Amino acid sequence: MAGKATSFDIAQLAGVSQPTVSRALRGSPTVSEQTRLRIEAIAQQLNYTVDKNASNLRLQETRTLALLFFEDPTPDETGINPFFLSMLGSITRTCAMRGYDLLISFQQLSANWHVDYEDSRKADGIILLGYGDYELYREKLEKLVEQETHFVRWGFAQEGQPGATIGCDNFRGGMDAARHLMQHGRRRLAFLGDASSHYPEFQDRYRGFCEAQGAEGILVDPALQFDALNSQEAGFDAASMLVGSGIKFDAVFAASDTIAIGAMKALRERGLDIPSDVAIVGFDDMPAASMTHPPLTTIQQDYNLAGEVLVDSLLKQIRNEQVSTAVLPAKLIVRQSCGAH
Amino acid sequence: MAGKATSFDIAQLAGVSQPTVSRALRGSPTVSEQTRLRIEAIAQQLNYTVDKNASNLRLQETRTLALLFFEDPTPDETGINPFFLSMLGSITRTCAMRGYDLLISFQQLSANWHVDYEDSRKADGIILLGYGDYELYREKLEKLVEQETHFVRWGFAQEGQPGATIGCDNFRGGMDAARHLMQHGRRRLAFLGDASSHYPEFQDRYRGFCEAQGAEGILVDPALQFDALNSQEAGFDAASMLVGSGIKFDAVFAASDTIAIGAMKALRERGLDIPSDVAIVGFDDMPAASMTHPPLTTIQQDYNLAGEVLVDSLLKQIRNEQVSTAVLPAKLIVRQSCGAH
DNA sequence: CGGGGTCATGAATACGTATGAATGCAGTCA
DNA sequence: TGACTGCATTCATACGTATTCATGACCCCG
Repeated sequence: MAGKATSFDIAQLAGVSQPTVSRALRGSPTVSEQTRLRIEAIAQQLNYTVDKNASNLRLQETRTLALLFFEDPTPDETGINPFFLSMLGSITRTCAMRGYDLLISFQQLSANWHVDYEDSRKADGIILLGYGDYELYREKLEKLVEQETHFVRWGFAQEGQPGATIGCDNFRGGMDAARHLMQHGRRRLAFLGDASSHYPEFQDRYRGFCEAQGAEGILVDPALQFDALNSQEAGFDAASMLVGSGIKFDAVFAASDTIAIGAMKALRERGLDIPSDVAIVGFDDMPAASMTHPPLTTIQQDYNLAGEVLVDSLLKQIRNEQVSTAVLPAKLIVRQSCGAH
Repeated sequence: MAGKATSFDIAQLAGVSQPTVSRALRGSPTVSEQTRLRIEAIAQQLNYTVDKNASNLRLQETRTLALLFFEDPTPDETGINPFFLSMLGSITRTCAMRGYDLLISFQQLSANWHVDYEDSRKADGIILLGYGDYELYREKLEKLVEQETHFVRWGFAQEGQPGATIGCDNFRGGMDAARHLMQHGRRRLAFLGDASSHYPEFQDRYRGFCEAQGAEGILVDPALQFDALNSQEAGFDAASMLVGSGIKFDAVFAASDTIAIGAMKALRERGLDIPSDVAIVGFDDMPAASMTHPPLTTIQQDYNLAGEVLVDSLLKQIRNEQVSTAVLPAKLIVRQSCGAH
């Protein structure tokens, strides 16, 4: 047999028409038990599988979701942010459980991704993943809404944003970090992380961090905030500047574990002990966090839950059910870098 | 306009026939400049994109690759092996650069994945990723070859295997690990890692490890090998048994970084210092390896290169070029856990 | 014995695109 | 003028599946 078997080939061998084959294999009750079994046997023997393209074309659905990954603003060539990578794993698994395929694609924020996926019927819906300045792609999101494309976004959730967004409670996470440090007697808390627009999540973490201190009557010193993009190098540099500035501090809250890891290295190289001289708390709970020395206290984003919620919200939308923006809890994971033990 | 725009809609607006639209948008030289521009303008205005299903059906190609992920034999629910996750990142990026989409799917080794992807024309070729006993799926690979499905596999490369396999030089990696330890005066080298069939790669690493010792006149003591699946817990347990057995040893070669990390924890809890009492070398160079304390000396598998080679071999195959099994170099990364510094 | 009903199947068609073959049209040259 | 050329476009069709509608066989009952 040249090429792949089609439903016509089966029909011919079974002595029936092609529609009967289609019906039989989809389990239509209008086809008799007897012929169904015969057709199924032949199909199996020919290694027949439904041609997805033809089927999708006919049915106008793909049972596929697209995951669009935005390149990190960090000009870091070593790969994808580990946190998102973990999330990707969980999304993949959830899709598998729900019977959907997952199409993955790597995108520049600036590219034309917003017209490409659902329109071209490669997927029934889109998941958007990645850091990035929201204003840079607000227009594209609005276009997606206008086109009635199904999509969910992971990230900073804000009132009035187009479409559904799932994010973690960055504000509360920031509060928890600051509170925890204060509970253990720290008073001069530094923040390492970009507070400008590259990472809206980071801003939110910083706001929570400040709020918690304010509640304790501490006036946050802006000189204790140092910009850092999301990389170990940036964390290292920011911590170096912090030490170099001569400002007094006894704790560091890093906007991500990646930054925290870089910062720990810098602090240690300057002869500071963690946690006795400086307590440190990160954010994300990426796999490497428990491997650092000392193990990193951090705010956990539950990527397994996040992946599930993203996929399920999207599927709801596809079924035309109402979907709302959701904020997932962030959880303090106490290890040793904060000096709590 | 109800629903998405089709080439017929454009044709009508432009006052031409549908085939002309198709040709114009594909850049056929038989369409006059003037009409092409007109058609392009209308297409843009309507947000038109080619329906991939229809197009694929017609062209019989998808410009999509499928990545099949095998569930790790480890009953570890926390997710996908970090090394493969890194590889996934690199494959995603390479596909993007080559203009292909990537379809990801999570599979049980035992499932019917071998008839599903290329046959159903969801993809032009398949990448197989994951540990696993080769014999468990040899039949399926043979079937793939028989069906003339394009595929590449990551893993242990062996003569006479069906299809193309890309792997890293596990044997040499094992040799290098043993040599390095011996060069620093260690003589009683233990191996932690399953030497049975779950991970053929591990076996190969163990063989190289033994070979190198043999070359130095050391007779390898089988009592120094302890089984461990690929998880931190297994590494912890194996190292505990090693210490508990009372056998003398001054170094550990772990079959993976994950195992090494678990083992380091166990060794330290038993009061052994790394590296002064026990030197340790891992395998993979996963992102967490440089974060451990002390930083883990390991054998690096270059996942960026690996992803590229996998994708490119597959694309070659799709273009009907000959593809051969390839072995990528493994590189010793010296940090501090081996006592070399 | 014929009308009505049930059941299994076949015929016709649509999904949207891409391409070989056919057509029409203008211009060229003998 | 008429055959020929080259070009731009249209016609017809195929890719493989799934569904609506039509058909025919069979049975039941009056």
